[in-house]
Amino acid sequence: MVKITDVASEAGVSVATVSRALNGHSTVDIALVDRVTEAADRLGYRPNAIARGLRRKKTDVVALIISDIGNPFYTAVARGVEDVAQRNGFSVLLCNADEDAGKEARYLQVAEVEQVAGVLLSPHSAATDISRLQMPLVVIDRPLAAAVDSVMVRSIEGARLATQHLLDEGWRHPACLTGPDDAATALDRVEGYRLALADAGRNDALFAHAPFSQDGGAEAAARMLDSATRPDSFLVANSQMALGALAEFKRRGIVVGRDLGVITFDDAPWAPFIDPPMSVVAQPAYDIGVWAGNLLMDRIAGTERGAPRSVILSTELIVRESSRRR
Amino acid sequence: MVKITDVASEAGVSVATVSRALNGHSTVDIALVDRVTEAADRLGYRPNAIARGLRRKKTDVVALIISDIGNPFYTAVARGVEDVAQRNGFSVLLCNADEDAGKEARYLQVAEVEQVAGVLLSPHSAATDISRLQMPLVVIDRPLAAAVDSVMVRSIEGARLATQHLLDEGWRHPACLTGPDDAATALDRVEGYRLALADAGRNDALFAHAPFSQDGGAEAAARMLDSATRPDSFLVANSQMALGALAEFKRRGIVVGRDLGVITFDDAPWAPFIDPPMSVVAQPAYDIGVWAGNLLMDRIAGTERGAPRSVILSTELIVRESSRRR
DNA sequence: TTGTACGCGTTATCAT
DNA sequence: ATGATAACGCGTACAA
Repeated sequence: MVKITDVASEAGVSVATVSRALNGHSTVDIALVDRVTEAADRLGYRPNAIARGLRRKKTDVVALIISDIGNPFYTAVARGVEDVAQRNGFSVLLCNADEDAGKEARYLQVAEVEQVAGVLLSPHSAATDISRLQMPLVVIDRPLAAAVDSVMVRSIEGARLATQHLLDEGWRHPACLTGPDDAATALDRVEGYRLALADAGRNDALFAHAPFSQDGGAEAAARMLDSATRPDSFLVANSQMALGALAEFKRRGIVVGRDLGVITFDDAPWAPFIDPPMSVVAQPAYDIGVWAGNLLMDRIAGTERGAPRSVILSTELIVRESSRRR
Repeated sequence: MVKITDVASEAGVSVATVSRALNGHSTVDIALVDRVTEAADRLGYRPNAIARGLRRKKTDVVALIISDIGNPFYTAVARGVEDVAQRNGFSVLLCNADEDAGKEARYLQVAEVEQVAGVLLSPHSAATDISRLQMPLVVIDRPLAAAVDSVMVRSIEGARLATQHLLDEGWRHPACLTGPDDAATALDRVEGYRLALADAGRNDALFAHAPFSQDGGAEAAARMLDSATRPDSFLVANSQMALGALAEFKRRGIVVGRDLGVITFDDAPWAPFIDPPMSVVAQPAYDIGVWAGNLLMDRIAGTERGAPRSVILSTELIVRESSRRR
């Protein structure tokens, strides 16, 4: 591995000059920076990021800790984050917490000991402990007890509109299939759903908590279908749960769009091609990633040193067939 | 940040003893290791991974460079890799090359300067330059010119079987919608497809190259549908292209399963719920990740120092409705 | 068994 | 403008 001393002797200067020349410090002769650059190229020199990190006390990588890499919503977020990180010369350490508080804690530790420049986190719960983090943090999608930069979406509003739509279509008993009861986004879905019911002067809310997964969706759907007050339509909390619910419906020979209405959060790529095409509450996933990335970059660069900023994005109701009553 | 010297003074020993105690070197008094451990806990000490990396000349992170994070196949691979990495105390630096040779090259550089312990790579093309990599490498899904550890799948066989199935169902003119002509996996799909045609004594192969994306699939499908010899069925190279093809069919009012037969590589979560349910050539994505991870761990640990090993996994044909002729 | 001291490759400070 | 050198935090060879 070629190091800075090699470049120094090749160019006939000191290591200090090499460092300055390569890092664009203005205090170096224009002729020398050429000599140094050439020498570096000739030798194929790349500054050792570890050594640099040790000296600078931080690295050029940011950590993105997401709750589930299998969820298209989060992969879209990741794309957004990655694009702005890349543009700013940062690499992304993508960590999959897998909806597991333990894994999440471990990754937070990794971020700490790896001295990343900043972290983006979609916390498992509001209680996630971030007290040890020395670097800028921006929270994504789910709130934290602590006051930090965040980018959220108006999911209560989204859930409310979706439920309203179900009611408008003439479905009699909408239910809500949502995530674990310690996840804020799961609670938001229920909240919006209840609000819509209340708007219609009803208080017969019917909902089920389950993991944010395909199996979770299937299980929650089964529970609702077996309950005394069987619902005739569903608001589902994310696309993976929706797939699970669909599986359960299919298993029971229930036909969506005839026997049952369905609308789900997240406009997954497959949504238009399902039978029947799935109505959704679309979240601006990619934009969320971009916003979060930009917020973090501002903190890292130090251009933003004020109070925590919070950006809140809106959802979009996309009505296809699955929620229609015909 | 609490460092090793703090622990040393807290425990009343030297830094060397702390280091040895915490790293489980046997040459340290059992009583002292207790004292040290307690002191470390009390202070909340975590060894600085950067400094450790500089000293050891490598870190406890492995890089996983995948071609497209939007592809469920690769996210499944990532899960497999992550599980074994985690089990072995490694973090995963997940990089999305986005089917872009430039991005891939940049990430390879990152792996180099970050001194990762090893890298897992699904190369953009066989020509990808890995000559600068000092650390173990295992290649996933797509071959490389250089001889290295690899885990592949028998995709030629998979494509052949799928095409055979199309023919068996009575479709007259199967075509192949595949990826870019510089991607080995794209070529494999065509190869298997041709072989099946040849088996049937035919040489009227019909295929289209396009990006491995939804748009690519739509575009390729359109091209085929507009060609003089219009095919009546398709073997599609991955699930994203399949979604694109589906969009194009829909746009033209073509009904899959009646006017057209379709089968695609990769058993995406949505495949059973499409209209009609999608027949697929399933690749063991998670297992691929696990195998690759294990191969890499062996190299890193130094338990394996022999010639490159290559594991080849099989696909599974899952027939649902989209490929049936009724 | 334990401690001292050096080196890993950079950047930054301080002279020059 | 440039060079010598200290420091970053850790692991380990060597000495005790």
